[in-house]
Amino acid sequence: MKLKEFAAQIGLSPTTVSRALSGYPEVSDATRRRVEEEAIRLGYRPNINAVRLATGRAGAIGIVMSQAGQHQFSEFMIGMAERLSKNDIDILVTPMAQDGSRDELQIYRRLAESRRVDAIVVHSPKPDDPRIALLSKLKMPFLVHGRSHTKIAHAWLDIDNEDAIRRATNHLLDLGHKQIGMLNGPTGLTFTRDRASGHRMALEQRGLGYRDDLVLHGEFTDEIGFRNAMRLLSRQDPPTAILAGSMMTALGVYRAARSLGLSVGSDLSVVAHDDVFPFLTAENMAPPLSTTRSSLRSAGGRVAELVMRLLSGSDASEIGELWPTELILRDSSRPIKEGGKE
Amino acid sequence: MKLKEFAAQIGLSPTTVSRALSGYPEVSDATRRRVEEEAIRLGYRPNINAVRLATGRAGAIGIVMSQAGQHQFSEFMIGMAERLSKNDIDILVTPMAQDGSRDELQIYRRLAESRRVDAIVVHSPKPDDPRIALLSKLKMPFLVHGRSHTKIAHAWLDIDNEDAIRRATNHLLDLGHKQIGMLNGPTGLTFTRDRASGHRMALEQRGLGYRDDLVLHGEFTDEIGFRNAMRLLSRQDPPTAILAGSMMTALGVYRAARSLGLSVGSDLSVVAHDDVFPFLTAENMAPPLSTTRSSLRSAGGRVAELVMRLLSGSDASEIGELWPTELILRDSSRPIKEGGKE
DNA sequence: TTGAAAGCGTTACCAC
DNA sequence: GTGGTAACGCTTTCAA
Repeated sequence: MKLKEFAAQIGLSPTTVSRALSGYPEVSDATRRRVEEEAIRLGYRPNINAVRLATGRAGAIGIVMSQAGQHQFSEFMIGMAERLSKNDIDILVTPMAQDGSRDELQIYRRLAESRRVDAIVVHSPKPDDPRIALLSKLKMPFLVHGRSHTKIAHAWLDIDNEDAIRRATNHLLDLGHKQIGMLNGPTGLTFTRDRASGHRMALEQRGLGYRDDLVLHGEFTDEIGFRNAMRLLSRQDPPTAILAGSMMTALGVYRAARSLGLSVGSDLSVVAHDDVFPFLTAENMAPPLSTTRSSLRSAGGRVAELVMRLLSGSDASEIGELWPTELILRDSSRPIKEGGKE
Repeated sequence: MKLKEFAAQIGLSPTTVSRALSGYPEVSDATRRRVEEEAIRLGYRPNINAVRLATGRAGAIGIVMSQAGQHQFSEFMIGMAERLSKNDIDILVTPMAQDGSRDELQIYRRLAESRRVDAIVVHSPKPDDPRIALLSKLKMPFLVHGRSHTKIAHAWLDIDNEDAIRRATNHLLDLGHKQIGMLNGPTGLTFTRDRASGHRMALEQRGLGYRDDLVLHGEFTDEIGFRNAMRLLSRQDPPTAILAGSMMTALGVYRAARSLGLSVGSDLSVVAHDDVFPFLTAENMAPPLSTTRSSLRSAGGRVAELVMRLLSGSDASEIGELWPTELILRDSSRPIKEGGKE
């Protein structure tokens, strides 16, 4: 059923019907109610493509899905999708086949130029991210999940990585650990830098130095977590505690500890960052894992809200939120053993 | 830049340009080449919403994202997205907040009626799935990832769950295991039924019976895997081998074994189904995990192709593919220990 | 092989 | 508060 037919059937003009259904103020309450009821009764639904053509809005928000961090991705996207569906806005997912950074920019360019989306969510930013420059130049509204340090104003939402790791490090220092290993994210990303910075702050506050040799970098997978933990724990002078960048990393760390005959908790303390996945929970690990926690799903929902705010005219420079994290102590972090190793 | 301007600039009619860019046969090769080059040079791109309005196509395929199995979901979606992006088709993700089955149907109904998608991918089907009846009634093209046993013809792609588990069970029987536990999926789903059936086939072929008390059901999470494995392993007469439904389930099984002081491989054999995730690999587990393997990402890509075939007029009843799985033996499945327990 | 013009189903500007 | 009508930017029939 088309607008014209529907309007004719209920004896109103297409204009009025359109206005009633779109919530314009100039329609009388009685008319609006009647139109809404009749629309349901007669099964009228506006053609979404016609609406989009007429309004010039795409009705969708774009997000580029990278191979790395995909388990995080889906959790974040659920959060976005839940929020956006209330406003009838779609999520358009674009995959990134290769990870050459030139290709990556091309994908963003195409997405922006095709005008299939009203805004784009950028994730895992670098301190001076070329995607931000590009989207800004193309005048495509965007929001950064994370932060960048470019001069270009941009809307963003980030968790306080620096504070999270600072507190986690402090916690381990309080327990008496002096040699703390850290499995950080890939070099070059803002959050990796922020976490390093938080770690450094905590150490220096106690008169200890940041130890380049105890901080390893890599993606947040079980495998890389394992390998890097093995490297740390096979040292002459191994750390007595490890900060793991993610739950997957922590799985690898637990495995490494076991394979070396170390007991997590008593021989090796572990604290990880937990994005809160329904399929893998810190509490269920053996032993239960101490974490810095922040819900990726909630972040996704909030990002969706902020993007909509952006689209309704807010200035990008006015949008920026730093979320605190929780530090949750469980059984994987314990006071250092007296008497050293063996 | 609009079609009209662009056409004027290169001295052709909008009609010809449209045809050239859309690959219609009646345009001369020389003209087409020229139009294509100029489009790139001048940066002309058709307005996607206008195209969609004019053609009546939504240019998107819908998929409903359930909370359960979300780590599988994103892997499957990457596969779809990679394939669809070549044809400029979007994926529209709709979240499912609650999991009441009435709500679920409503979501599919809304998605279908809104005409925002040209087709819908249905996953985790039941033997007689109401979503199939609904979409069929609404005349919305759809493809089932998995299978159903309803009379309604439907396009589908599934992996051979029955054969996979039959072979995995045979493998364990060959190793001398007589008591085999199984952590299957949620009851009521087709694949759960198929896996049970494969398990039964293998057992009965050796004159053994299917043991209801050794087969537990639940979603594929680490936590449920752990709990169910604990239940099995705490029996008076515990199984010497366990079939785990997924990698996450296997994580839970390994954990359960460890917490009971059992060594996976020598004390307890484990075989799991592996959907091939980049962030968690069977080979890296300790010990390396024997698996039945089938790439969820490849399946997503193929589903995308089949959906496009469906949209270009193929009959749903002609589309159906059963994919074999690989059985990969690693170190988690070994001959049963002589001499029984202790 | 190319072009003119009539849709596609809305929205939004102007009148009333 | 309501209605007429010109966009929105493309595709597709029909004619040349």
